[in-house]
Amino acid sequence: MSLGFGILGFLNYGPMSGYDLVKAFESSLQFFWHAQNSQIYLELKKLEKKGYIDGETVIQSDRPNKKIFSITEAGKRAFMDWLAKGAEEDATHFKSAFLMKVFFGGNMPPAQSADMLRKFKADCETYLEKMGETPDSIGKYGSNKEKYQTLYWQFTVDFGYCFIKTCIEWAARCIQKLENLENEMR
Amino acid sequence: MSLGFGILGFLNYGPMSGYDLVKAFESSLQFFWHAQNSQIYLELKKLEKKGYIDGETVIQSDRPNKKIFSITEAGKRAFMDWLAKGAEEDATHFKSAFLMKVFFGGNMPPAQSADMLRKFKADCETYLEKMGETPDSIGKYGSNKEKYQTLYWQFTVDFGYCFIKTCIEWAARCIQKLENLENEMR
DNA sequence: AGGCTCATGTAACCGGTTACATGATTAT
DNA sequence: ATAATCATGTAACCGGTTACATGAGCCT
Repeated sequence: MSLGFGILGFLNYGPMSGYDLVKAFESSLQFFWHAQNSQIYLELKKLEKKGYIDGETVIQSDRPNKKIFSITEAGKRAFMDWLAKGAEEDATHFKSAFLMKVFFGGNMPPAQSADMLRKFKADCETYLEKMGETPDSIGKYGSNKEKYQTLYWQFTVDFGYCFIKTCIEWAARCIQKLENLENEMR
Repeated sequence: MSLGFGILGFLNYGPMSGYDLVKAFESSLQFFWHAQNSQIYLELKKLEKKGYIDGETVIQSDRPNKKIFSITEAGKRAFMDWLAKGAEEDATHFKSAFLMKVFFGGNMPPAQSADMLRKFKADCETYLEKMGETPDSIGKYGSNKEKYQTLYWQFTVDFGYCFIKTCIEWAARCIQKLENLENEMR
């Protein structure tokens, strides 16, 4: 129910529609938690059922009607409890089908697995470039409270940046080793 | 069906039972792909149905009977196709409920989120220590073919090591910033 | 005329988790 | 005795993905 807490987190900043939430996830959490619109709408229903959020339909003439959700007191409590629980045990492990492929890379000739790693490295590099554009969008906010929030947003951006850089350096080392191996074999 | 390919990858090294596979996943892939025994047994059934593996019951007198699975030609083809496809687009993104918590850390006082980050850092450090023991177990193998395989195993271990180190350094920076903030406020 | 943005959803499916169930042998 | 290891599975559930459906208004 992590997605649910993510939604509660956004609604804790202020009321939003499902559509707004989809956008919010896309523009800020997508690096470590990307969510489909279908699932967000489903989760909103669940949260409403639990009494964590309240939905109110807003009739619009020029655009389709929308439903604006607000967090309830119970929702705030649930969200704060989740936050307060801190780092769970599983914070250190993650899933990667790509690393599984690397693990079994010995079934391919070095040239082929080197290509795979080069592709990965290139993907990381384009990702970094795209990232370089966003920091400004987080930018500077007015109040101190908002500045305090952005500190944490910066933390996650920083994490993403370091993570990708580590990936690039690692891939470069692997490629180097495979190239050396190819030269030795010649 | 990544888990399925992982199983095929192991069976490509040689026949194994479901139990053996559970152990194999635990001891080598667990950093980036941990799997429950229940799911491995389910996946084995699916793979058998698809004709990618063959199961043969072995009757044992001293221990419970077991079912030894071997990869078929079709299975080998499917596995090699998956490998050859190389790095998929999603190789760069991963999911982390912990980072989502950090993202919403602005809802807590700095002392509390610093604690969360300290806990995370400590978890990473114990993880690193545990890791320091394993490299030998991958160790040295006889044939050149085996040595070539272990190169890739070493790659994934190296990735894990760098990843955790990056996490520790990142957490330290975040904690530092939060501590500075607390001092300023005093 | 065609495509984009706003806006909300349903249905089928799949991958994975949690919990439970069984039962023999071997080591401490 | 009892704990661990060997060995295989089922059932309920949940979180998430893919694909599909609808429809109005705005921009080019």
